[in-house]
Amino acid sequence: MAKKTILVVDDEQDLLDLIEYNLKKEGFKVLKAENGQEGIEVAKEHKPDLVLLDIMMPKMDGLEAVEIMRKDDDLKRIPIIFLTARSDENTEIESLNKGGDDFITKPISTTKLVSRIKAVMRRFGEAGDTLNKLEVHDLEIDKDRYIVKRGDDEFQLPRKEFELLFFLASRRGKVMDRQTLLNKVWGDNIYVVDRTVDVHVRKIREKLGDHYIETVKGVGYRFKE
Amino acid sequence: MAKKTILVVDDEQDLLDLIEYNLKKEGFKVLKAENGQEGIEVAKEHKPDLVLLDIMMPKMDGLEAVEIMRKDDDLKRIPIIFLTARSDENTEIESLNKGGDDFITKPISTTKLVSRIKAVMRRFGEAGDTLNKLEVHDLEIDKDRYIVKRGDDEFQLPRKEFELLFFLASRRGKVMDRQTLLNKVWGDNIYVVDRTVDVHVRKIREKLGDHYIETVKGVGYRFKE
DNA sequence: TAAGTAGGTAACAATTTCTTCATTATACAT
DNA sequence: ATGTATAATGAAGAAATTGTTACCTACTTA
Repeated sequence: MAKKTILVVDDEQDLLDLIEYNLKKEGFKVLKAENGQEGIEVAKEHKPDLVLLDIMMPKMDGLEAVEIMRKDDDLKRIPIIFLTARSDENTEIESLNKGGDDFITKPISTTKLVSRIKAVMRRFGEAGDTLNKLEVHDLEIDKDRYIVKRGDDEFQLPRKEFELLFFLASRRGKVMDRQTLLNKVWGDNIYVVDRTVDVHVRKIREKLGDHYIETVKGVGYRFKE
Repeated sequence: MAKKTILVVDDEQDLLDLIEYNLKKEGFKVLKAENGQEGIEVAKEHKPDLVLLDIMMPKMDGLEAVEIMRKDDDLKRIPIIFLTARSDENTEIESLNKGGDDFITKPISTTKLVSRIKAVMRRFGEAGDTLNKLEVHDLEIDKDRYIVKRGDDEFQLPRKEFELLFFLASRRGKVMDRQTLLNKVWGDNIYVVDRTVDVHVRKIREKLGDHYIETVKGVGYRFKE
């Protein structure tokens, strides 16, 4: 599965760095922001998979930020874990009612933080609004079944071909360069020659016809709009 | 759907009553127990659909109770949500690792409690564990009797083989990877090599023919649509 | 206790998939 | 139109994955 992105919002720079260090070590991608307002901007731009949100911050505090996020269609389904120094019951209840998904009091142990994050992600992940079925042109690309259908024909593509097709198709119209494709489909620390992508594209075309994936010379490939 | 039963295990009588009140209001049937040992007895007798389990309790604490439940064939697939007091960090981590399906820290808002319960149930419910008799293709897979029929032929598969077949068949078409199969069929914190799945698949194919379970290389297995 | 059953592991053979590389074709700029 | 960079193609070998068999252990039953 692709690397999960976590946005950490806290005004204490030191804590921010510490958390970043630990989360990266666990294989997460980390974004940072120093107050609620900035946090929301970053969230809007990058759509993280989870937000760690400090409650007490200058400019815009965590509770306000949540309220805004929960009203935003793009952000309202992102899970939020609160961080706070106060271990004060009222705040806790309040924050959970406002729509937080969990609550952690500082000081924070790394292990605890990570297990909480994983637990919350699992909770959301399985409720799942991950899109596993694409319908584009006359194709139906079903990731649950690892099958591509066109009318009554079914194509069983090998894994890499399927995943490449799925990735391109889920970003219809957008040109993806080879390196990006390798990173997203093959994985981040894999080393293969980027021409490998060409070969897989060719195989997909061989099976499905060459009118789905377009070549953009000098740039990469694109799934036809 | 029939009324779902929830077993609540906690040594604080007040909290027990409060939770009972709220869950009943939501239409659940509620069972109560005051310690782990009692909890397990009740669970064995009534097979609840979900267990809410306090971690700190006299006699037998929640962690012990889970370990026992996860080893009991009748109980190991019942979802468990832990209740923990905020103060106790270490047990929290431990509980996640022991294979709870969620955890909730006290105090918690009622709404949150109910929505978590529903979420976990949905997660497990989708599995179609309610249905005990599947008819797929020319097979009739009967979980009450652990027997597979095809026409007049009856096949008596060993337990694991049967459960694997049943699980795959109840998710017809969907590719399941080995790890998921192990988690769902063998149990959450069982340690076996994932290739074990292959061997069981082979045995099933040997008995029923190899046109039911399909291999998706690099991904997992799938029951033929 | 022996024999039988079930479940798990390990080894290696069989197969499929992936990657690379050399060659040929194509698009694009000048 | 021509040269150059880039992509398509074909084919071989490497790598990865699965199938298959044999064997081990634990447990049950005669």
